Amino acid sequence: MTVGGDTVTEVVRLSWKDVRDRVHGRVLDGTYAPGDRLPRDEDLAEEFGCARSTVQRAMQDLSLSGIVERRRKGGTRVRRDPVTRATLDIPITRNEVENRGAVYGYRLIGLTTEAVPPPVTAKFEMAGSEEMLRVRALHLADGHPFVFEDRWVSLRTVPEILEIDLAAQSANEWLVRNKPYTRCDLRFYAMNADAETAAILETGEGAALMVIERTTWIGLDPITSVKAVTAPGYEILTRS
Amino acid sequence: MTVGGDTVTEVVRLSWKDVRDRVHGRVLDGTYAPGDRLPRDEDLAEEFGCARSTVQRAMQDLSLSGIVERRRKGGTRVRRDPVTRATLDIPITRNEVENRGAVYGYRLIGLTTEAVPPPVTAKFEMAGSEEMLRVRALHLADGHPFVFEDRWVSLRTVPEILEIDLAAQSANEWLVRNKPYTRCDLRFYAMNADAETAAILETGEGAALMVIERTTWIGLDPITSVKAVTAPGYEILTRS
DNA sequence: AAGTGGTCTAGACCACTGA
DNA sequence: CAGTGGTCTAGACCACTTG
Repeated sequence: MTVGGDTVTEVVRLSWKDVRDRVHGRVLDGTYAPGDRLPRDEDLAEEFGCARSTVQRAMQDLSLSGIVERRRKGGTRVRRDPVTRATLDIPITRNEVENRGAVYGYRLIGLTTEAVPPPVTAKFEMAGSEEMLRVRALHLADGHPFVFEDRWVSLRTVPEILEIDLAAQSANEWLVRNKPYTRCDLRFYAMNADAETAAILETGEGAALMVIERTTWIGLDPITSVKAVTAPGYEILTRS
Repeated sequence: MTVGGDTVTEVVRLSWKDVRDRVHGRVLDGTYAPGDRLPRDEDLAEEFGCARSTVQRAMQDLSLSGIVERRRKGGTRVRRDPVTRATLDIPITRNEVENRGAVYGYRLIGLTTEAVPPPVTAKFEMAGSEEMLRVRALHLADGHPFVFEDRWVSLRTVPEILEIDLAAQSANEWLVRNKPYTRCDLRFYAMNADAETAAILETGEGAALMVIERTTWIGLDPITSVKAVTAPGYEILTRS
């Protein structure tokens, strides 16, 4: 170490983010190529002059980001197929409307008990069919249609739903606030508005609409499956 | 501790997942209501009989899941607005096609250098305009149109792109494999096919199509912005 | 200024899983 | 069965942020 000289060798304390970025840099510049096995955490720790747990923290992050894959005994490898990984937040529809500075509105359209049709049993991955509560409702923003939801709620898993006044409170809101889930499948696609949907959303037949389908379970028991058809112009953004 | 008796008090070793689940349970059953402040990590550690770092690991996970919010000095609080948080993987288009068991194909449609129009400068959050490489290309699955991409690549940030044979290798593939980014914005929406897009994707005018827009930067420098229009029937699924 | 979460360390043991 | 990642601990210090 030379103070006032040219090179100053300093004992730098590396944070786990530093380690992550340096390892990531090596993946990007080809030092570690796709499919390659990286050194063991312990060796990296020695190289970087930090504790193994610091390397572990860094590698955990790279693993979560989809950069590397880790296995006990198998070691750490650079993923062969790079992916863009993003996190999506889907809020309660009321909050989504209010966050846009609009006034939230809600209208119950239909409430029936029906046997679940095959397309929905498939989403739940159920063997046979059963009776479920079907809730059809419209969410509004400043009085304009915003999202139309067609929802099935399992009466076996969530019998309490029958005691909720679904004309006053949306099933969306009640379920998200009261029924935790352990599994959630999401599906996004575009569809042309059919006559009925167009009428409900006050748009033209054939308009391109974004659809969000969400199915949740608690353990293996189905909770709800909802097809939310959004009004034209709806966008999904990933959080920064 | 009574072996062979009724109650056996065992010194159980809690894992961070156990701690996470127990705290999560308290959020769900209302012990900790939305907006409430939770006990400090240290107090929870004492209560659960584990190290503070174990509680820290658990809370970090709950924080990532959007269940609680943590701030130094401010403590840990239950989020007021529950969200459904999901992780999306967007693979390279080639892999997406091949993972469906189809044969991947690629066709370069247009390659020009143009001044970036306002809608695209907005996506990049650029002050003025500049010349960029515009690449228009079609990805095919088993010979059928799969995704049409209209892409802008910054010649200032990525001059090497000019040396790549974009008729042989898609910009998608080359960029994902070679140009790391530090920021990625994603946007999804539905649009009706216009005449040109319908022709390219071999579908009818007005068909509902899912659009994926992705813009990436390295630091503050723009890399690329792409509008990927998918063929009818395209879906986005969250990984389990 | 003080309280609380964030990180680092060194060491130990556990739990997968590939050879 | 042996190698590697995963987790836990106890303690220390740091960094942010709020009262």
